[in-house]
Amino acid sequence: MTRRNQHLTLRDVSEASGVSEMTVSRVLRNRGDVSPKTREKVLEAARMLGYVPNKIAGALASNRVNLVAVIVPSLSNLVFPEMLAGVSEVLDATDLQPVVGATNYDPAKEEKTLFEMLSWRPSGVIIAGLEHTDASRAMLANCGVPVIEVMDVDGDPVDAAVGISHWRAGYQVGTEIAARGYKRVCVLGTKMDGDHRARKRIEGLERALSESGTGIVDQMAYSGWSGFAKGREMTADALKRVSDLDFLFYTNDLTGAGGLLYCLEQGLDVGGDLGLAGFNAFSLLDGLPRKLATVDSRRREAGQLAARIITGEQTFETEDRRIELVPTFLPGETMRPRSTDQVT
Amino acid sequence: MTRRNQHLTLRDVSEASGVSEMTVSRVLRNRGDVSPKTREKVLEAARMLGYVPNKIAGALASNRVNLVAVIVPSLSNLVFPEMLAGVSEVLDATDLQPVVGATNYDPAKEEKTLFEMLSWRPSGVIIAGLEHTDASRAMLANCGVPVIEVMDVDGDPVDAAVGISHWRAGYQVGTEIAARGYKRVCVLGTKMDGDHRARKRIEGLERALSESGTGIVDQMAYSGWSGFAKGREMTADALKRVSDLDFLFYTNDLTGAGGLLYCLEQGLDVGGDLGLAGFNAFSLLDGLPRKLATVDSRRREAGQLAARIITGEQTFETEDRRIELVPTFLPGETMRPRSTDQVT
DNA sequence: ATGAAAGCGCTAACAC
DNA sequence: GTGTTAGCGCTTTCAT
Repeated sequence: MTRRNQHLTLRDVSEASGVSEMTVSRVLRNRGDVSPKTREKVLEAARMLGYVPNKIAGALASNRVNLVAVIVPSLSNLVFPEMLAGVSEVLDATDLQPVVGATNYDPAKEEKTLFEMLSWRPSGVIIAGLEHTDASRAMLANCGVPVIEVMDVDGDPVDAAVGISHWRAGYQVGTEIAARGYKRVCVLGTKMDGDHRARKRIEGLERALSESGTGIVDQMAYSGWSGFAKGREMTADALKRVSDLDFLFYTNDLTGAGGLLYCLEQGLDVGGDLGLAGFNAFSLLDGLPRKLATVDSRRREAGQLAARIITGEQTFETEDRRIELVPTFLPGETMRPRSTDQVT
Repeated sequence: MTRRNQHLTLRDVSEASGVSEMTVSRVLRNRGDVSPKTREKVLEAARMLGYVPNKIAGALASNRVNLVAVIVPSLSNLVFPEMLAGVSEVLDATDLQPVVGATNYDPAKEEKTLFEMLSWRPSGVIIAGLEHTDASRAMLANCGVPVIEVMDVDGDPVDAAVGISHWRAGYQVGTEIAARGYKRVCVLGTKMDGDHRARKRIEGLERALSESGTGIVDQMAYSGWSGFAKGREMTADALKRVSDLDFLFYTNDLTGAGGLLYCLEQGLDVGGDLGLAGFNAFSLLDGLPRKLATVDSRRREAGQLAARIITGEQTFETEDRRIELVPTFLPGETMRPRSTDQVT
């Protein structure tokens, strides 16, 4: 019981191999010149003992941390794991490691998580969205490492931003709806203060519709979990409450899919008199009875680019450190053809 | 330019507040008695300066790290975020923080991730599954903190395990299938060496069926992404390749849902002559045209309990540090009633 | 190619 | 209630 804790230290490896701590350190980090012989001895000793280096001490001494903080509202909404997959893909080729924190769409929790993560002095921060508390923005501005706000570019980034414009994505959907002659549009979203991206989509949609002389006829927001069931409920309610609706826009593919299933069961003319569209283009939904109109929000690419900014592979030439990705509108089979495409 | 890096230190706060570093440290950690006056001064100074403590130094000095390593195969398969949600729920009430790593179902990557995470000296490890490389097991056995293997109990845990028995879950489904008079069962899974839980479910199913005098007639495994489309394809193939199938077991609800949609479109007698079942009970799928038979794998509870073992709220009385959760079989509407329930 | 000494920013332990 | 001292396990720097 002479040891303060149960972990092995460099010193143990040093003693076991008969090589100085310093040289052991060099071997274990592949730094500096070490003779193959010494190298072998050290590696053997480390392996035998089961030595696991103490990154805490290493980080303190070297002032270098190979962690990248990634902060997202939720892991249960697939868009975030998908963005994360993009981040991992890129970081896997480096010695950087993502560390994920979830905020439950709560700005206060975001602030806390951010503080917590920054106190580990990560080499970069990737954070979803552009809306943060003042304190969070201050921390991000002063943390001294690259900060990439992802999945949205509608606003002023603290440092850099990568993602689509949800406002413009909504606007585009609105344009497509109008171009196809739909007049009475209902928006079905989930009630979630923290979901700024959904709000921006709706605002863009509204603008496009009003520019084309129509507007949003009704809007419903339900709280709780997004899923098929919620989509069904909302759809049934909407169709009952408002007469003559001819288009339903769901802020999310999952509720959209539920609505689609409901409308098909009701025998409604989906893709004809009644149009439907969701958002996000979840590939797991490929294979619905009818392909739902949607928009690919390019979250994986956003994650990749954010990671590349941190690794330095991606740079900016201008003052404006934003990369706006272009969302792809996918009409699927739930909207009638554009009027100009129609045969007369 | 006298400072080595751009971060503020305790010393800066100490100087700004005219209080010793030690007392500043006490205030910032709420430890020991500090007069309200001093306390206020320190907090004010820290806030003004925007001080973010350096946990690296703190952890090194105190030999305490408030991180819990959570290692999962993937974040894109919803079962893992759901388990994680259970972990977070419990840890949120403490000062512990989950740190998530994904392995892509690759034992070598798992080993690497584990090594990386252990080198940060976390206060506990939660890791999915009981199958690991020898080196991983050795690291887990020697890391000196609680190790909880979650979402499976079919095997020998290094330290503790929480989850359902996938073998028994499969066995139960098999029993239900047999009890309902289905005779020609096909299993549709995804080809994934690392998915031991799916394998165990199939083995349990097979046993139950063979005990009831039948067996698995055919088995298909497709690689790639689980989703509706995959379920459709596999289902179409299976029904074409093998004649007289009367039951399809999907190792996963998503492919199951795709299969369900396909079968309904084909006008097959789903829930009657043709039975279907998935696995996991994803609530986002509530609202399919017909409720798919499935099994709740209780991953959220597994996460909660694992976290409670680490916090010390959950303890064991016996030698066997395993908690076996009981999966709930949900017959849904895609299996005919048990023969004994049938009206004659 | 290898080693010795200093110190990273904080906290434990002890003094006052 | 507050301050002082030593040192956590590594890496940096400089010497050899």
